[in-house]
Amino acid sequence: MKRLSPGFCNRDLLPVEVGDIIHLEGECDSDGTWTIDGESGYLILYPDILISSTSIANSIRCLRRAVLSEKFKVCDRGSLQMLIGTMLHDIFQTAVTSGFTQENLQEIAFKKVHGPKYLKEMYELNVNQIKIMQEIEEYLPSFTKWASSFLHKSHVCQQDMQLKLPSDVNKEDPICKIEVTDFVDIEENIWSPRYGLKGKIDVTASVKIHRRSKTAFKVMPLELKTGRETNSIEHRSQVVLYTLLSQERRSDPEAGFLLYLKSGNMYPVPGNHMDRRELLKLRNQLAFYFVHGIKKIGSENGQTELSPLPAIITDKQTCKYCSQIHNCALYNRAVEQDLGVLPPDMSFIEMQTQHLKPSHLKYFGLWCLMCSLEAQCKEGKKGRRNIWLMPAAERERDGSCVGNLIRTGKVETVSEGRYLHHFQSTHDTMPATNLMQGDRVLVSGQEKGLLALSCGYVSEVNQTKISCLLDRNLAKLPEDTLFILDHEEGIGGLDAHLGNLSKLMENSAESEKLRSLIIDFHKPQFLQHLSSVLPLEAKDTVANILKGLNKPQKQAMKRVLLSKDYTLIVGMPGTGKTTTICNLVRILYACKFSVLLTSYTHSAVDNILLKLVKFKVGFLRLGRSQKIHPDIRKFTEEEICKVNAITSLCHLEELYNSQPVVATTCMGINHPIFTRRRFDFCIVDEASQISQPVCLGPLFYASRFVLVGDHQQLPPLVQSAEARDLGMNESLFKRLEQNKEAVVQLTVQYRMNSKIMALTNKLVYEGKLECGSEKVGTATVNLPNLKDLKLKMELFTDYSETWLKDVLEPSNAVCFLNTEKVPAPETADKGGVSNVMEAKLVVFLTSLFIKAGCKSCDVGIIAPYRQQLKIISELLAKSSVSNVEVNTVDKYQGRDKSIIIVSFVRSNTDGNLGDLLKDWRRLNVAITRAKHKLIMLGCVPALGRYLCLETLLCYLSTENMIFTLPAGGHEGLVLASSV
DNA sequence: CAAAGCACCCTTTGT
Repeated sequence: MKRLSPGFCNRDLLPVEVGDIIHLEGECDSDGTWTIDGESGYLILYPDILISSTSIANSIRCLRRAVLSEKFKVCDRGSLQMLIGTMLHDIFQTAVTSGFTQENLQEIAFKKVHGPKYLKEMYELNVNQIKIMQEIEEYLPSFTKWASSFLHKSHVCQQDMQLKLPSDVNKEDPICKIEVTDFVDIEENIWSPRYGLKGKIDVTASVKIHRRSKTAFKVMPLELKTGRETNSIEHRSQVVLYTLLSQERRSDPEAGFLLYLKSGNMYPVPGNHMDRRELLKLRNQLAFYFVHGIKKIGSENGQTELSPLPAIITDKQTCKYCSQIHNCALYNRAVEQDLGVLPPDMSFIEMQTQHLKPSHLKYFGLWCLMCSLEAQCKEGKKGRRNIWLMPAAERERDGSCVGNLIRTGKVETVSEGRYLHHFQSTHDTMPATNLMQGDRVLVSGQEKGLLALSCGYVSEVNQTKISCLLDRNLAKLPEDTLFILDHEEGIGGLDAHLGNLSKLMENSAESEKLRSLIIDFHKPQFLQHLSSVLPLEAKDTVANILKGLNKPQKQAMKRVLLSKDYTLIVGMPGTGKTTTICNLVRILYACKFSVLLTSYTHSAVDNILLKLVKFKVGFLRLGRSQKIHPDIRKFTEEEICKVNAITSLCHLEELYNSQPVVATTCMGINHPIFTRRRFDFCIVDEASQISQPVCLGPLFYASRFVLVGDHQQLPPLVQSAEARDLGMNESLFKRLEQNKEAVVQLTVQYRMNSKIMALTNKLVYEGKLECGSEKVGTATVNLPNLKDLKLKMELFTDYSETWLKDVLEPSNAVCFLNTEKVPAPETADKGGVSNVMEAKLVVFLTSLFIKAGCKSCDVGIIAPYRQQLKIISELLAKSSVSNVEVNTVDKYQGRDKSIIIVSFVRSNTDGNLGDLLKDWRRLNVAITRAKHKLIMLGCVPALGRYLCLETLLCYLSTENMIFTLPAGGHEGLVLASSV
């Protein structure tokens, strides 16, 4: 691999820039000159960007469309022809193992059409199974015809074929007959960092090429096509690319075949060097656009802007059927025209975008830019290229991979395309790994050339074994094959963002309404009287539910019922957000409204559902089973389909329409149900933590929405500082909050006692928060053995540590332990920032509270840094304390414990405390998790350098809640902990 | 200077 140096820059051939990474293949002189010409050699630009063969084939007609399809993936919708195509592929591939007789093909076809596999797609297209079967049956005779001419020595009666292989000597006779002797693989998945390509080969076959002079054997790719028999450049190109991909696994096949399933005709496609090179040049152009989607303007720390895409083509015929036409026009209008790039034909741009106002285009452009910045930032941190660039041992150390595995036991076929595999380490025990149940994994062979054999999900990990549900059956590989499992974190992960943004710009009633509310801030409308929405028969039920609620909660319910557009519910800490949402759903359900219930995380969705279950509100839960709470799984589509053996379209439709309440995550909205169902209300929980484009997703499917959150708690996480500065971490909740009439605040809280509550009231909520009852306000920690403990401590030590008494005292609900004099400095290593002394103190206090009679599950430890959590967990394990939850601030949001110990970690003299502690919202979350006792540890003068912490410390000091630990005071702890 | 979450992916066909 070479880094391009100045001077090597031929813009006619390839759009490269200084600094771009290339891979060269071919002849190299002693003076370092590479020869790449019509005979040999390739140049691959950014070989670590793997581009699919279909993308490249698609870019032949229009490069711009191929780039757009990559950005706006979700915008490409399916069609009936596509579904038939996929099914015919599947049928052919199944016949490969069971035979091509008409009877067998009929049987396979019937099973596929009436099986569960394609039901969702049929639902989406709203076609019936009988029609699909008819279409498919037309093809089957050609399957048999193909088999009889090309399989098993039947080539004798076959017509001659012309095939000239690149390696053939000049005068070799191109006339030949082809015999397929064996099927090596189907849907073989290949990633090639050598050519920068990826793809799946329909059929990999062993082929005998019979010629008059001699017979040749080759393993070749076979590409199936169900459409019109065009033998077009697009089709042939795909085959040529597969001949390149094949080289990752075996020697150059030199050619492949195009098989048209409608006629049974098969055409040879040689992989000539010039064709390959032309296609790789096309690939390089795509790679260039993928890498250079944005560029810095001005000098060093200048701003970034979006780059123009490949030019708009002038061939109207091609545009007529383009699935990206909307995004093509939109991007030109919103982005390129500002850069001075004008289209060849203004009228089509006009037509596609005339419904959009300048404000809409501006919003679209800005969010595209922010998403690109964030994608680039993420890509730089952990691209999937590490899988082939980083040695396995190094990845293993990070915990993102497990190597040296061999397959054990049998491969179980769970359903079509899902195979359960078990792996064992060749070492005695499984190495430590971050891989968890439900994680997406990529399986490769340890040997070079076996990259990306299959992918799937982890179904179980323990000390000795790891089990995965994979998309391919690996039993065919030799038994001693060594495997590596890599955590597949996905690339960028901003597909949903861009898809939703594009949808927001569509010319539809739903999109127009959302644009006016969200972009143009149109005032949300409300009805005047409840009687107009409340059906008579629901009145009693609703009144009953309302009876159990506090005032602001009742207020919230009314607001939602009266809303015509949206409502924002501010759920301050401990105010019963989940209960409120649960009651809201009950009320809407009673009023016969349909509800789409969503949140960012699976666990938040399930928390509400777990409450809802008790009230006999029926719902359908969508999403991957493994990520869903075990008690909720029986309400998932997957489970219901399995239990009821649903294999017909009308039963599936019935299921999809069976419940007025549908629950899923914001990202789960690509489910086929949303192509046809609409809802009266959409509720989004955790809304203040979701970025705008993602939050938008579910809103398209409902006529009104309710966002629940609290923007005083953590905002959406944005890694790119530039994107953050442009406003990417502003949630939709925050954006809409300026419309005060839509906001209701839940101010009555049931979590914290009054002293803990006072803290956040002072810091954040301006005294709005109040305790739900006298009991809540005066509650203290329950330490039944405290007296005993105190006595023992006085016996064994001189118990001069008065601060210890103070900290243990239940009535001191809030304590800040100042480590200034101890001292307790921070340390930083590659794992992150930590503070060992603070960790020791935390563990000491924890065990003391447990000795005083507190249950370990009632204690929670919070730190902003993972490294600190690691050290604390290790120390806890050593002192055999278990069941104490140790977690980051971010993970504790939405939860509580009786006692919370916060370790602030940062303690230095150079003034830099990092970004994490700067955010007052993170601080707010940290100090509002404790019900009865909040203990904070940190160095007062160091922390005081940040404004939000200074404000906190100032207040604590006036309330006499700061206890300065004596110098070397920690030494006594060893003694004390032996008590 | 490091916080967390979600996501199936590559294909299928039409000029």
